[in-house]
Amino acid sequence: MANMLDVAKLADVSPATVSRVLTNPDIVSDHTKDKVLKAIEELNYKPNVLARNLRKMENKNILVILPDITNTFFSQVLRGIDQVASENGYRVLLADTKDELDLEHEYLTYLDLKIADAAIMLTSRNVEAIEELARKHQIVLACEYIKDSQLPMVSIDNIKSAYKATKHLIDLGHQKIAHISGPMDIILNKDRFEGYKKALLEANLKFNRDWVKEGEYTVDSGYSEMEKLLQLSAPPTAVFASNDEMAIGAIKAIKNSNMKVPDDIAVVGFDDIKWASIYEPALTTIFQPTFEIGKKAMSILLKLIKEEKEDFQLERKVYEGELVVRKTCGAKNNRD
Amino acid sequence: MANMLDVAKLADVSPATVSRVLTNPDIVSDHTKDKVLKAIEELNYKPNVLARNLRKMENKNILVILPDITNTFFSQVLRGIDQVASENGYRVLLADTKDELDLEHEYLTYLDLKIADAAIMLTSRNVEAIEELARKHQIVLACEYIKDSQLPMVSIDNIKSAYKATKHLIDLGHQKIAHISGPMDIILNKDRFEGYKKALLEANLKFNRDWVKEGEYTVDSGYSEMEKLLQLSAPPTAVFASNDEMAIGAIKAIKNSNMKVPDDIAVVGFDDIKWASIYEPALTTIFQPTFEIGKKAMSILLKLIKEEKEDFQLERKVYEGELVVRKTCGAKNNRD
DNA sequence: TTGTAGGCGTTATCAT
DNA sequence: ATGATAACGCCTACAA
Repeated sequence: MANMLDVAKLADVSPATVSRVLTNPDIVSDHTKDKVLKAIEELNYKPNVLARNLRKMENKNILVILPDITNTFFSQVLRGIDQVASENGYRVLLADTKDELDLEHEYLTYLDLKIADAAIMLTSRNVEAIEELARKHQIVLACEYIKDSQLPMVSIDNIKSAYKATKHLIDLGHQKIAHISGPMDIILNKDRFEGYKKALLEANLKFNRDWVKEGEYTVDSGYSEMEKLLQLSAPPTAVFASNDEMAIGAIKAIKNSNMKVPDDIAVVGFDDIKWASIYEPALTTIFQPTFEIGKKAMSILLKLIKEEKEDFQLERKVYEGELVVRKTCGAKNNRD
Repeated sequence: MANMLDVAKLADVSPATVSRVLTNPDIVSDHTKDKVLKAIEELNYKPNVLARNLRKMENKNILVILPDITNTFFSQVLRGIDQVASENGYRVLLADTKDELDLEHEYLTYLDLKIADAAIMLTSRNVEAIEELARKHQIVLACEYIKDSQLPMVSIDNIKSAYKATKHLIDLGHQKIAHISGPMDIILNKDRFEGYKKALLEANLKFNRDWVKEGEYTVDSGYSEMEKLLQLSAPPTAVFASNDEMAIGAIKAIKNSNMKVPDDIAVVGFDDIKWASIYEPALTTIFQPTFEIGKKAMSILLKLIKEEKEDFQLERKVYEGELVVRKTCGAKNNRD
């Protein structure tokens, strides 16, 4: 395969000029540019990105570390990242941790190895490792974040959103509201739990520890946690689940007990994944602007890369989660 | 950041030896190895992959071109690819075409530019471009394939699978079976249509052009095509859809017409995506071994990379699609 | 506007 | 078993 020197010879110019035609055409005279372009064409020359990478000490790859590529929630974020990345000549290097801590750790080493120029983390469990790395590399956290950290971050206000979800149930007249949380080692779920409690407190409803169950983000876990809730001597009349999968699992458990949603028990989810509106009954849930989050995360990352700036405290964006009312919540009359 | 020369100096050896310790430790004596390792440790040296890439003229990136990252069907394939890739020191460079032909084309240029070493195509519309590229690069087609092409390929037998799906409906007593196809410019959908016709023919059922509608793979398109089917003077009693999304859209349309699935109309989907079993009624569909397909595609690609072989005609694998019977098909009594 | 030349950090070849 | 040296192909001062 022809290289730059071959092109230079054929066009009777120096390699430097060929390089200029490729990366900075404006500073080359039209005449030489034509010659070079012709030679490029004739030799079917393609620049060798590997060489360019070494020379420029960058490879335009953005590492995106995410916990589960199977989750459509993340694929929307990915789309947002990808869009802004492409527009700016960057590419996405996919790193699916499958929720394995070790993998997250391994992917993180890509930065030092220069396998990627910078990273967006959609999961962030290795807190110390990330903070350490962020001193030398550009890293943006999205969706998930690190408590008490000043790292650049994009997410929604989980506390407030969970509050909204719970408040919605309270406004509908529910007094016995359960919560199926996600794994509590993830800060998001702590926040959502907190928002739930806050709404309860504000409405002077008693907080019942029995009504809080910890699930694993899956339909199955939503199902089994709901089953436990139903077996309580005083079962709840409404449930707020920390994600849509678990909410749907809960609905299935309710149906399976010959009860109806929303007539007997109301359910609210979280995330508004694609299938939340397709499932029947269509799920009332909290919409996260996933595409926007992805775009914003990548935009911030670009800014960091360009400016090499240290004071990224300001590079944070918190969106509002929006309550999307569909069919899984009904009014509760006060008979019981 | 320290480089190999720094390490060499500190350890008092040549750079070549440091390189050997890193890539071929066995041929270095224990004593020198220790020295080098200690120096690496002390300097916190990390090899520069950019330099290695140039020198070896490869970057261990596998380009995976897929039509829609939002589709969980593909994310399972991705997982399979990723697993085998990781095990062999390769990484996945994600290329989501969003079904845009231009983007597919652009991503394909990555091969010549050496942005990726080889590619797996989960979509293949640019037929000539791909065949052309495959002469110089290693490319494996997965799921989708190219008609009359000898390129390495992994997929299921779509004709046979569609035949199975349709046959299932016939065996249940259905005689008026409609088909909602996917976009007909995709060979998969032609195949599935063919399997459908074959089953009809074999059972001496008449093929009715009015009962075949072309959808766009989405829930919404399944819904609207089904609505058209329901408005027919002689509506079908069963529908075979070319993917699960459309099947679910069809079910929604049926429900919306105050009819029941499977009592009034039976539905079969295709793919067995995650949500096929979660949706209610749980969808009867064709299971594709997506994870296996991904693994196999990557395995074949590795073989091609290693052997640089030309005769990849043999590198093809066709899996069986499996009918998964759930709740959307019922027996049709012969009253009507 | 264009050319010259050095070097990015590694690995492979050839000696020793 | 180890060292010296020459690439890999490109970009970018600096010089002309």
